[in-house]
Amino acid sequence: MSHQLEELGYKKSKCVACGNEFWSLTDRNTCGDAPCDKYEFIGNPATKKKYDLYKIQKTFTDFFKDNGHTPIDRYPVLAKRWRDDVFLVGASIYNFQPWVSSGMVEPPANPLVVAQPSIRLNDVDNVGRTGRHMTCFTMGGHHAFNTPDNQVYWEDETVKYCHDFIKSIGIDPGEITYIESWWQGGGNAGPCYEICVRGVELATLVFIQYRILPGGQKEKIPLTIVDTGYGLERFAWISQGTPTAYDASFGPVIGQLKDITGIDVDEEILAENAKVAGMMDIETFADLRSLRKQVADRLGISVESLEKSAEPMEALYVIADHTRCLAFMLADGVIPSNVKEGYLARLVLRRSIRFMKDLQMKESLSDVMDIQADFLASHYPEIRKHQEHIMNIINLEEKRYAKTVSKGRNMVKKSIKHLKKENKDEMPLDMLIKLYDSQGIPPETIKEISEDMDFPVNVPDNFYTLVANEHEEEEVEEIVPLELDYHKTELMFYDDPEAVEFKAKVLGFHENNVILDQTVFYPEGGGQPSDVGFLTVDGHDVRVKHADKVDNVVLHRIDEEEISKFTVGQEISGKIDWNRRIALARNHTATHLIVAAARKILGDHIWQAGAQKGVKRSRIDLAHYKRIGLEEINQIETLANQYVMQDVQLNINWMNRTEAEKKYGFILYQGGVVPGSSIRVIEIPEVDVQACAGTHVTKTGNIGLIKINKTERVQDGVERVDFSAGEAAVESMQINDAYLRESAAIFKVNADQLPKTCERFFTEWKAFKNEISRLKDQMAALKVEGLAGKSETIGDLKVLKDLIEADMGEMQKMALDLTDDDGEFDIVLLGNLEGKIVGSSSKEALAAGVKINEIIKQSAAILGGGGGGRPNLAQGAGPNMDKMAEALDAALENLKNSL
RNA sequence: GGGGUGGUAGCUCAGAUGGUAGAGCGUCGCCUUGGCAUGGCGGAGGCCCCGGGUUCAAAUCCCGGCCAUUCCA
Repeated sequence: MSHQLEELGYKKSKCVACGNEFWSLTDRNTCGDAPCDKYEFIGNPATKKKYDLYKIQKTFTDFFKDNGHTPIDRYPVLAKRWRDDVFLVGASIYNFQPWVSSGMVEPPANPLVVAQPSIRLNDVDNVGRTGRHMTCFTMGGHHAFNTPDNQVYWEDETVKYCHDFIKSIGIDPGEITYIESWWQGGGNAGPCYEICVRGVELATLVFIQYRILPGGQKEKIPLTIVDTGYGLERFAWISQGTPTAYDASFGPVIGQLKDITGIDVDEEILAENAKVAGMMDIETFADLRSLRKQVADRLGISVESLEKSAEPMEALYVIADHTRCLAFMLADGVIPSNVKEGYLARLVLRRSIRFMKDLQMKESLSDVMDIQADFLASHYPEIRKHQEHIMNIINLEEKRYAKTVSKGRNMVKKSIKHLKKENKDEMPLDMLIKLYDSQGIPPETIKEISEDMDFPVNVPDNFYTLVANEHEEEEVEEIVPLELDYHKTELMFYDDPEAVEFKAKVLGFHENNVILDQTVFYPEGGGQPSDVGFLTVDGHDVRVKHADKVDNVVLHRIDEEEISKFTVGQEISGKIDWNRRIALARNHTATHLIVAAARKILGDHIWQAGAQKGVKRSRIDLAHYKRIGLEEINQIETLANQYVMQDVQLNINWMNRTEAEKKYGFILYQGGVVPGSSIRVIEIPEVDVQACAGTHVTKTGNIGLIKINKTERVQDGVERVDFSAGEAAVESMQINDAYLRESAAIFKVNADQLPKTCERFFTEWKAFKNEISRLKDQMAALKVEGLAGKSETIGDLKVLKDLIEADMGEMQKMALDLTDDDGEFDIVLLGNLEGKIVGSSSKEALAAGVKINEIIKQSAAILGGGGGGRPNLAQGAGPNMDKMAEALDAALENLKNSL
């Protein structure tokens, strides 16, 4: 690798502990990384000067700025803004993937330096416990992008910068080790150095120069990248020698949390804990127990008393860490939800609340977030700018969580009640899993509740693994990309958006598709359906049913039997269905206007999460943390139509991707991530700007009218707005009008009276319904009187059998009345001429063993139907109504036999 | 994107295995008290989320939709 280390006087050795090769200035046996070396800086800082996190960030950026690097602003932690393969930014290099790293697009500066807040949640359980794991950390990166004709710098310079930087903050270079290693990730790979000081890894220097092919083979790539990652929190830590990295990085927040909670921090415990934790990977409960045991042994205390004092401190750290992570997520536009990055935000948010509960904090999460936001805002003004929005979400989510928890509690109590009823003495595992899976109640909470109810619950250590096993692996289907060897199809609709007819040359065919050298057919893409129309060949019109784009080639789909009409090289003409095209263009431009209006009305956290345009109706999904109200929808609709009325001229330009990003920001990718080094920017001046490949109207006035039809919640945190534009909007309003007119005509009122009239009718309908049921009760009572004399006696039981005129409800009522405690019969058998039969029995009859439900069942069979019920009341029916008398007789007969 | 759970009175919720729609709180009326806290009695209040299906019979079972909620990626 680099000769630079030799020049600086480093010598290469092999670690006696792990066997890795490393470089150092002094003679040593171990590589300098844990566990081969222990943490040596806790209580013993590696620098004279103490750097807090913001100070080290500035020192880092300034150092590289002085060494020819251009500092760039941090990117949003929400990676979705420019790429769709990951949710969150996990390292500074993520900022430049895939467009810059693939060589497609120029970097914003070269070389550059950035301090990038990065989020990694895979070790979320370790946060607070190990002293070093965080959900959110600041990766300092200096990057150089080398092309064959522009070699910026490579290994030698990188190593020198690193060496000089570490030296510049006052760390003795004799303490640095460079461990040789290999880095691989995101489809790329290259050799790397891990830089360690006093047992902690401070930075990684990666030299990306290979692409990993599907078979696992390496291939040299023309663009080689210096990808460095300096853990700035760790620099702060090693310079301060605090017990944990948390104290060094956000000490002021922890200080305030300590004041609020009154928790004392035992620095000795924390220091020992961090030292031991530094030597191990904590991945399972067993690892955690082992950590606790080792720390307790070293301190000479019991594991229980260690846990008792460690857990509250750990909770403090978790809360401070998580709220920091959340602040970035929310400020950068993550909306908590049950899916994707929103789920991650909710996870972090709810974990924070849970740990606050553990500490029995009375404060709300937003109180804590206020502290955090104040701390962050001193360095990140954008946090202040979004503070109100962050608080809105936090308060809402906190309420939601409280509701979920209390619902969950009820479910747990209910489940335990059932178990007790069934005389079970333990909660089965599948119930535990189901409660977590369906209600989100963590097993720890279930244990808590059940212990209150005096019911044992056993939570296995590998609970979450078991849950994961419940969910089957999703099979990812590998789609083999279609490759067509044709020249790029010239897309004529970009230069001439109003073109309808065109001439073109046939280049070839693919299945039942025709490939031309140029076309005005818009191929389906970006949520916009394809154009349809005709290709005219030798005087025949051939219908084009669909147009698709594969890479840069447009496929015109026609009927299979017509393919033979075309020959390669032939000159043909084509024509698109203009009415369809203009309708789609209106819908597409309207989509942009609605997003812009929604941002104005609801706030600039609004972000398009998908869209589908159509001729009659289009829909657009917006990220928003709560349902959009009717009032808000009206405002959005009005504003969007005002944009139409302003008849704004659209500016449409192809721009270099990096330049466009610099000019407009990531808001460009509102409509989704678009590929390519050059992107098409649709600007509606002073209203909206988006990268978009679709067809648009030239002036907003052409849209005519935008009508929002409805909204629905497509998932938590995403609201779908369904709308129509142009003629379809008029049509939509006409349809709504028709509903109104038809409904009003039924009531014979004017439409404006409709709500009042509906209200009245519904109220009256309910009153009548109640009245009818009251009357039926009365009728049943009256009919009972007429039956009094018709009894006979079987054994000790008084039995009534009669064929009467009454409906099922009345007969039930009558039968019950006649056999209840002050009724005069023991058995009542009633039937009517509609084939319904009812029977009831008194307590005495029940005691005598009468099973009226069996008897009714048999009689109903005679009627050609079925029946049944409870021992005291049963009912049945059948289509053979004329056999009712026979059925009643049979019932009596069966009754006699059963006694 | 794939699953899970839930939707019953104004509110909080009961309603195993299909068979009479319930409780508590709230509300209204009456009674108890000098008045209050309270206590007693009675009443009103339900398209059992919507639409199909199975069945003699559906709050309950099946399918579809809407809404809420949750787990996983």
